[in-house]
Amino acid sequence: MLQIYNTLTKSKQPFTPINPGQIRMYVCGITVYDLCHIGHARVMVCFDLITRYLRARGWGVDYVRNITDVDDKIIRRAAENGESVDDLTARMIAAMHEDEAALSVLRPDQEPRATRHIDDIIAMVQTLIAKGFAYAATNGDVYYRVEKFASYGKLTNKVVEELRAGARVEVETAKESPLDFVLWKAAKEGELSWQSPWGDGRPGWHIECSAMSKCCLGETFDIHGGGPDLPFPHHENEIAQSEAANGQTYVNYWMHAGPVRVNAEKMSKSLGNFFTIRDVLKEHNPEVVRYFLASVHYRSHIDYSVDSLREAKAALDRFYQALEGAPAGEAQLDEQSDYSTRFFEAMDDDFNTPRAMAVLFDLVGELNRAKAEGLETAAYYAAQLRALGGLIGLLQQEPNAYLQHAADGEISAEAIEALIVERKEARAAKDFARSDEIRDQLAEQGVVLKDGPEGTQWYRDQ
RNA sequence: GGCGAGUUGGCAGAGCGGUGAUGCAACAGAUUGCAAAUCUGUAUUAGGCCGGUUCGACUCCGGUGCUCGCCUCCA
Repeated sequence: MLQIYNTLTKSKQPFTPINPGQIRMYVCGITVYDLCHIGHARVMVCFDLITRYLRARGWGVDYVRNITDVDDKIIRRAAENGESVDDLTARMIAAMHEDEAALSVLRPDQEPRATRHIDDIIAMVQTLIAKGFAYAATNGDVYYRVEKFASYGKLTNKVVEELRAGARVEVETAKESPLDFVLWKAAKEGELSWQSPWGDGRPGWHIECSAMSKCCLGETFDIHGGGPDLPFPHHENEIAQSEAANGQTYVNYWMHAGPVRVNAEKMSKSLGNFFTIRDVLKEHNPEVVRYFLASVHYRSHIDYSVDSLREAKAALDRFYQALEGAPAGEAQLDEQSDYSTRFFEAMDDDFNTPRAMAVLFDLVGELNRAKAEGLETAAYYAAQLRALGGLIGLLQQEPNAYLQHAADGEISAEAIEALIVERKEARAAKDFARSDEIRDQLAEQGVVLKDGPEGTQWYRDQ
């Protein structure tokens, strides 16, 4: 029985989709004004793992993740760059897709873009106005009337009175209440805008998700996910918009990934302590990064550092060292095995990947023992390891492709092979001094040699 | 200040009211020309602190310290 931790109820709950066997999931995606960083990668990988696992267990998943392709930051950045909003967002979307692909993140089934759903957005704002939950202000903006929505704050335990007391002094006086948030934003001169009943403008941030999720998945759906900074105000506001407009429950299960930290602080744009995915991938195998993100439960914070990535690499090396040289077989999953059972139990418990990983390591031990003793079961264990890893998008590379993966500026495979040939000749001549010299020389460049009965294997270890 | 999460062995990180995951590191042995990988074993290596419940608590309850997140654009 799958259990999911629901931010709304702050507890794990048995998961039951609205339509048996078919799950509808919406995840808040990226505002495409800059390159994605490791925090973004975490959300991508988290919901990719979840989607893959759910599908592997026989559920259908309709996975929607939006792209915010118009907002203040985008407009400002485009102006700074002297390029159009379209050019900027097209570049950033392409970059995001490259980053995702590198991390083995499968594309969502639908990636709706705000600018392609302006009509849906306007329609929802009109509904909210008609129902009294929104009003057009004198400045051309349209605002949501927060205090009209009785259960405002239910996701994050906010109390409207306290929010009002703590509200910052507003420069904007067109609002009835400082808590009100913008649904439709009047365009300034020369800004990208669309026509609307309230004049030229563009959507506010929160409304796009309400409108697009409704368009793609319907008025009520199963899972809504996002990053750690989204519950308030974004998701709170989405609930207010959608439930007021549609008159029914918006989402059954809310899921939020934990933050990526750097030196005990959240990695974020505003702190400037972020590492872009592509910068990290220059120095690390993408699967190491994926493994790193999966090695901690998705709701916990995870610390990004050189050391933690090194440790992730050491762990993943162990998997591929075990797989390397193992008899190749069909990676057909034995769903009845103890390993599968334990793996499923772990994943069914709110997607507990660290626990699932422990099962994979147990399999590594069995595989290594079987290999050492030349047992036929080695092929079976290797297949189970690959198959279970595959359920969460890991361990699908050829072992040597992984083990010999070169980071930028590292010695080439050809150069290594040449030195290995030279060393082989030296060893044949019992010139161990030269042999060790070559070993040391390669070691300095992060290349480790393994002499075995089949000859010399090598891998990179940095 | 309000709301929420966390606090486990050298580090990372799970589960569990009683049999001390898993990975990295360390140590010992096997193996190796030397290594690496691997295997076997080791630990007097844990459970912020103070109380309580219990035959027994890391695991439950109360208090308290500390850390972190959200409360403003941010995944």
